[in-house]
Amino acid sequence: MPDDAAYPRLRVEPLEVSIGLRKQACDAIKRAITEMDIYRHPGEIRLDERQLSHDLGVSRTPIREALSVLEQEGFVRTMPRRGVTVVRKTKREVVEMIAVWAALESMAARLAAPRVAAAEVAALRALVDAFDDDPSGHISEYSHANMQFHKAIIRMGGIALMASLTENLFIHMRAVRAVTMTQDNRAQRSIADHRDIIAALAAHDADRAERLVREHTMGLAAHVEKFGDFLDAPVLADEKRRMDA
Amino acid sequence: MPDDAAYPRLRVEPLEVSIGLRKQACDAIKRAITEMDIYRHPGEIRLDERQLSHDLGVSRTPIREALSVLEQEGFVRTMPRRGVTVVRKTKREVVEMIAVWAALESMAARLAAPRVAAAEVAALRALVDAFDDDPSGHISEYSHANMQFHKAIIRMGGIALMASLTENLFIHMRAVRAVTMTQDNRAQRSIADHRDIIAALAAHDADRAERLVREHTMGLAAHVEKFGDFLDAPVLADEKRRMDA
DNA sequence: GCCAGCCATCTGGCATGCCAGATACAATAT
DNA sequence: ATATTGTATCTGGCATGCCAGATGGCTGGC
Repeated sequence: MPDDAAYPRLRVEPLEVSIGLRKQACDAIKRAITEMDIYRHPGEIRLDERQLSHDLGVSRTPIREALSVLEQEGFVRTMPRRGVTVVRKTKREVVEMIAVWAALESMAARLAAPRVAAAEVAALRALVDAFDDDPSGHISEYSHANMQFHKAIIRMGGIALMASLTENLFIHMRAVRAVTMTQDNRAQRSIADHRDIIAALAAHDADRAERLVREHTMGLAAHVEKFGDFLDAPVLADEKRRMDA
Repeated sequence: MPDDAAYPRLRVEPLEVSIGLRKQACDAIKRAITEMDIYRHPGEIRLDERQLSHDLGVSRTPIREALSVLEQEGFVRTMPRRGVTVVRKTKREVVEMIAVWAALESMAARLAAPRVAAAEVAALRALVDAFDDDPSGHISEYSHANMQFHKAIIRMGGIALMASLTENLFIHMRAVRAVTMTQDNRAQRSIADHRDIIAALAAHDADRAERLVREHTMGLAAHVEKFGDFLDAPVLADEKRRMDA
């Protein structure tokens, strides 16, 4: 088995054997859920195994497994013999997600501070400098850059598990962010906070970086706590009837 | 529909319709994995859908769904057409889990400190006073009480999401804890740390409680980083052969 | 007109069967 | 004897079918 053979060998990837229908279905459904602004939709959003299996062109089995995964990730909820519905996070749940996020990212910042490289600082700065103190009108782009900023800090912490844990948290909050961002000049204040965080990281000040990240994110939690009632509000005809029963 | 009827009504639960074979299978397999000390076992531990379905007396479908859940929770790993195996966490992964745990519990301590009740402090004290500075010989019981202590702090933080996230982390570390606990007098030092943490909580000192919890848990992380090589060690015949290929 | 009870139908849970990828072993050629 | 290749078999992926619980509308009795 000469790996340094005289004649060249084709360099091919191990090839991903179609990646499995389960994961494909899972991704497809997750994207569909993410793209639909679930907090605008009034009634409960139901998913039908048979419908999905027909639309995606596969049998019910991979669909069921995909839904099972999505249920664990908190995107859907299945009531036995009653159907599968897209979950709408309550205000309470959103606040909790933000608190968890704050805990993880602040720890990541603490771990990153002592050994952050100049290039990483520059990358962070680029993310905030792109919006020169005026993110109004570019809310969508800024929201994306904002997420990239926080993801970058978590990555810099060096704990891969944090990245995978926060992945779904960010997806869940996508819809929430879009709303809160426009309220109370949060976007502009956010930029100022980010600059402070970058400064603390550049100075390798772990305590300060940790505190700033925590206060910044917990500030969002407090904001949602105050103004996030729209999350619980959409108790409309269909759901109200069920609550009365 | 008089809900204040004169004659008393039986107060019965909505009844869990057999809880579903999927969850039952999931719990059964998870418990089996947890109870087996996977780090003592040398070779890779394989699970066979058909074998499990026969042993548990159900068909393969609920087994597959259960395994799918367990895979997401990080207990097993399934290689397409190659089989399902129990995962053995690497040292790196264990250290990361501890770091995440530290992040969450320290945040929980911070949130709990300002509003912790005397009764809760007493409950914590009871957990550490049960082992009067001498946990030697009661390692198993102390390990359990230790876990209860940390779970209690997380619960006191009031973020339910933290409790559910750390649930699986603690299960994963069960086997690791049993080993590290006996090394380096960690158990006794642990008790001292716990007393300090309780004092900080009782004094409603959020900053101090946060720091003590974080340093205590990150200390475990550092310890595993130093002495946890046994986690990666068991690369035996079967796996070695595969690595060479 | 109203309400209870019945039934058509919808929906997910589970069982089963087939298929293709992967592996191990043996047979064969060199 | 060794390397290669053919094959039996193991294992998970997927499709399909049946079943029971849940729902909602319809009908008959009051």
